[in-house]
Amino acid sequence: MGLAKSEMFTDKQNLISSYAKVFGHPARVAILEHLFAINSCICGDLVDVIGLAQPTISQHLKELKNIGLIKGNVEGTSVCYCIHKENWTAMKATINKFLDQDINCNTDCC
Amino acid sequence: MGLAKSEMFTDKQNLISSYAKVFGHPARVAILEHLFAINSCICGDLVDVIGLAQPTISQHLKELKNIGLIKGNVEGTSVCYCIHKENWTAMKATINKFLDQDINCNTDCC
DNA sequence: TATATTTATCGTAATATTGCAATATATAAA
DNA sequence: TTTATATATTGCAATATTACGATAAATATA
Repeated sequence: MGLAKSEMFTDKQNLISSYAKVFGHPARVAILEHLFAINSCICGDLVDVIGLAQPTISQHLKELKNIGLIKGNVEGTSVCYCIHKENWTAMKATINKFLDQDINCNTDCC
Repeated sequence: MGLAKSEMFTDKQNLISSYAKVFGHPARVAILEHLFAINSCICGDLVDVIGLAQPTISQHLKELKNIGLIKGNVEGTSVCYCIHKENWTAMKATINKFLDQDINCNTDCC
């Protein structure tokens, strides 16, 4: 079917997988890394930096914005994007809780 | 096209997105959580726990095994799965480095 | 107003993912 | 060897994702 039966899973599980899905494409990873690297807003040059067509970049930015990890301000004819820090922190807490499950797991059975 | 142009991105970016892709489905999140929760190997009951058909679970387990996050030992007619702890730790280091980029980012421009 | 610039949206083609029925495989037990 | 049990694989249908050309929308400038 290709449809994840989200109602079968907990809200937390769906949230984790939603964040992960956004990180599940190297272009979005690259976009986020660039936003962090320049340590400021970015206006326009993402198309040159990433190397994908402008509509494709716009689509990836939309997904990042939809899940709340970036925000964009219109500045003249261009749009200025940057990391949404509060939401990034909240996302980190959710993901880290999932990743840190191993610290309570002591058995080594296989 | 639907094809991620992996050669356009760094190995690190591709690795991060590969891990994230695996976490990008709630069923695999649920499987991993269950493996951690029971704190031991699991033989067979995943189909009952997750609520998807046996071939579907088998497919998700395969993806988790392919990326190295779980390992499976044949025990009689069943297979015993558990977390691959060394690889889980390595994965955590990679993902955390990506997630912790915000600690070096002080600007708040938007 | 007309033009240039930048970003978003639409439409569509190519590919990937998901889910499961049917079936194959492998091992244990009778 | 036959049967039962557990898992893997195959094949396929439904859906999702990705990419981009064409175009629209929005704003700045001449």
